[in-house]
Amino acid sequence: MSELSRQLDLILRGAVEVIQQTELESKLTRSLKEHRPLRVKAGFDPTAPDLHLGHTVLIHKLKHFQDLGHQVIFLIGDFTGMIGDPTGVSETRKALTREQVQENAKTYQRQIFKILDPEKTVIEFNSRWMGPMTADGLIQLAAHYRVARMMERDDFHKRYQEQKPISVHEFLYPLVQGYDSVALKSDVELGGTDQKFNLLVGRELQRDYGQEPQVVMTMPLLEGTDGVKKMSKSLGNYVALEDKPDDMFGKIMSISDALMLRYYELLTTEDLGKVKALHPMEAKQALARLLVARYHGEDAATHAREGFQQKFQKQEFPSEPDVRLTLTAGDLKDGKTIGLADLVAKTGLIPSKSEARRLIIQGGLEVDEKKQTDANAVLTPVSGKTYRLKIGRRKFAVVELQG
RNA sequence: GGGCAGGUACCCAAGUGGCCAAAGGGGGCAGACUGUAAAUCUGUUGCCAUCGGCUUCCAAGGUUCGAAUCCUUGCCUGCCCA
Repeated sequence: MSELSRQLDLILRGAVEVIQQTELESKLTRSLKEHRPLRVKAGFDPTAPDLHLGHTVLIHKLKHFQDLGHQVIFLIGDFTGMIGDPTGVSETRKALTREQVQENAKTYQRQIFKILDPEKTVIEFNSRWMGPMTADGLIQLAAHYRVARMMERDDFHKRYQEQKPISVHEFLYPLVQGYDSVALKSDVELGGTDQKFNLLVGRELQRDYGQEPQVVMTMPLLEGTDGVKKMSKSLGNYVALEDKPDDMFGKIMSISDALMLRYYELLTTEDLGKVKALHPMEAKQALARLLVARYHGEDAATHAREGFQQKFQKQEFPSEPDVRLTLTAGDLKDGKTIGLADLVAKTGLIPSKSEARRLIIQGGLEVDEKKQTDANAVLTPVSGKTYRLKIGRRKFAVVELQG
């Protein structure tokens, strides 16, 4: 197998679309001949430094390029972050201070360098060239693109049809993202399939600015834990890289079997045939273990698995509850008792007392392994004794009276 | 600048003077079932409380015994015309 086809093989694995593949091939050929690595760019939003598994699909692809000796550029869109890529009704985001951006960038580095090699990764901020740009420059940039083309973008088109608001500044997002490619002289840009439009703008702008257009590669969007919508923080269906090991393990265990296979496909290099041969639960635990180990280490993964088995398979109270609550005499009515609903609300695991009452009535509370269904019942805690609360399916608290 | 249509709970969306804490769907939560699955079924889903009370339907005023519903002004969104 030639070096070219070896590189292509890895690069194309998992990719949804490559525009244009022939251009990619000639760029690679030239890169090999001239010993000049390709400049591979992927942009990330600075306001959401909590990377989740969805983002890692892309980062892994960067890793592939990196392993092949190409120059990976991790671009933090601190300038575009002020716009916010609009996926619905949007609002202008607050400009982040330099300190906040630095802070977020550090978080990014901590997270992505679990996958990428820090020595070989360039981190850029698009405020570096967008910040000094004058209104003049912005007008010139805007002149490179037509409204009709802009409206081809799926979500603009849809919102227009549905008579939903579109603000002018939202047009700047694809424009600036495209200009980033010009500023970085990028050879390849990676993005999710939802980014296709923005990525293509980069090609056109580069051409307009007299550069060879970048190759665009889209990667599939990873479905969130609900198995339907794309993983995102705002939908609450995400598994963050910095989720606690137990949480990460638990979240992965509660996905559907079909989704598990999808995760295997996009997040691991495991042989799918072998995975399918396993009992689904075994396979799922193996996946959860694998991912937790990747981001938290082997020991954490082992602990998480043990904790999981203890809590859910053996139905035992976990050695580490979610909350430890210490009551003082002031928390007690008449210095003696506390209502169960009050107690549950006090753990902070349930947002309001009404909700705590509902949960109790519906049979979601166990105190020391005994189901409590009377929302008006009270507990007379004895000092020094601990009470173990199981709240709902997966929340655990230990309560103790001080003194 | 003119005309028209809208703004309801986490989201979508009914409701056009009292029976509205507000239909229905989605989502969430809980229970059953399971492999902590998923799917399904059932219940529940503003806040506080034992009955009962309190704060909500873009905002501020007003009409009324009584307003999400009527009026006024303002803010926001979309469409059409200029």
